Amino acid sequence: MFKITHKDKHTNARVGVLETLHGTVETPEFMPVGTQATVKALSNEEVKYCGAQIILGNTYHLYLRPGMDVIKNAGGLHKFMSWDDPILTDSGGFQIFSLATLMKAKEEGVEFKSHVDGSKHFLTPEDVVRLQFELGSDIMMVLDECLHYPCPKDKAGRSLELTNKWAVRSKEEVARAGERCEVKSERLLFGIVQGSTYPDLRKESAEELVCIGFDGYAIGGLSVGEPKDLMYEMLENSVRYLPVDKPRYAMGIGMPHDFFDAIEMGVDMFDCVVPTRNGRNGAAYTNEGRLIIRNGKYSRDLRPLSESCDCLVCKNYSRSYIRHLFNTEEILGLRLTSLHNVYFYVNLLKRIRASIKNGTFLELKKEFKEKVF
RNA sequence: GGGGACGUAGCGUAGCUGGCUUAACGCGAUAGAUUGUCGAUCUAUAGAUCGCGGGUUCGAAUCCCGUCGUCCCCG
Repeated sequence: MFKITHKDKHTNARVGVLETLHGTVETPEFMPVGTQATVKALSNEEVKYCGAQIILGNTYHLYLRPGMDVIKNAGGLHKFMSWDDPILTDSGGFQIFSLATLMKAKEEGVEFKSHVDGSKHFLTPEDVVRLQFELGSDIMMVLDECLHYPCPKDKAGRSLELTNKWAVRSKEEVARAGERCEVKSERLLFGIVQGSTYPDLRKESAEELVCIGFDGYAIGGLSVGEPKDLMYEMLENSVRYLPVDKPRYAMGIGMPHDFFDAIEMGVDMFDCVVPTRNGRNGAAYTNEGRLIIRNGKYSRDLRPLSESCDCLVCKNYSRSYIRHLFNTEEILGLRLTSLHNVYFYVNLLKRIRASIKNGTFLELKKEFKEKVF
């Protein structure tokens, strides 16, 4: 189900192919975030135009709205949103601990109040797996507890114990679902490494997850406010204990230059809200660095967002025009920057894959090190 | 011709029974933040000789006189 096709000679970077029910994904890949069954501001046709092979959905959000009955009625998430390619669904762990009002995280599961209407809910790790089965997810994530930074070690340790117990139960639930013949076994389940900012906890987390055995391993609890070097240190202290023949997924990462360091460590998958969220706020990511289109200096700039970009936005629209759209709060403005950013991100990963294949990964990395994002 | 109201940053306003105002607020502008979502939010900066002139006073956006402008009412 995951096959490594190319390895970089000088680093741990690799190119692989991940098989899912809805098709294959060549890695390393960036997965646009489509929390509420939409990559914000973009149509599926546009997301595909960008070259995205797989997108994210979010169990927490979709469970609350529109609700599982609506999605089941449509025949699953793929049919509901008209996306035929792979979908990875986040478990909602991160959202329950950040968006919702957390009531109680106990052994059995997690009690929380909806951020939408304040209603009370209780979900077990088994529930979350079942919900993802109902969504028809290609890659499911286990329910985890995502901690804030900074977090005292004893608390992080206790949390990790809980997350690992939940991981075991999540896997068992997948097995039960398979026995019920509800679905084919091709649905993948990823475990999530936690452990806050403590190397030994990260090691313990990774090793226990490997012991349980998952189709892939995510590294969670990063980019939650910790310093950048600490983020990389924890990423490295997680990845090194993971099996080389399984996909690794750095959750929530990142900025364009983050990919190089992570891929160098052997990370295969990424998701991040930056291209879409910051796109909606007027930041364009380009080969030349970051450009904030609202800046006055672009008011008469007839160049595209990036002169080295061949996306349809850069082929057809000027900075001057897009800035005008932002200043007048026209919806097209944030659509164009979102489209450009997703195109840039997805194609950056495509370039990285090509560079690993032809042995120029470190050269490409060096080139990007000098850019300012 | 007579009477009244009002003139304070680009816009809209507060302050106006004198000192606590080195003139405040909202919008806008300018710049920054944003990492398993946020058309959100937050932060910072610039911008006003308080229509103009004179007077009273230790001290005036604030009181008085004149003047210009805008709006309303009566003839």
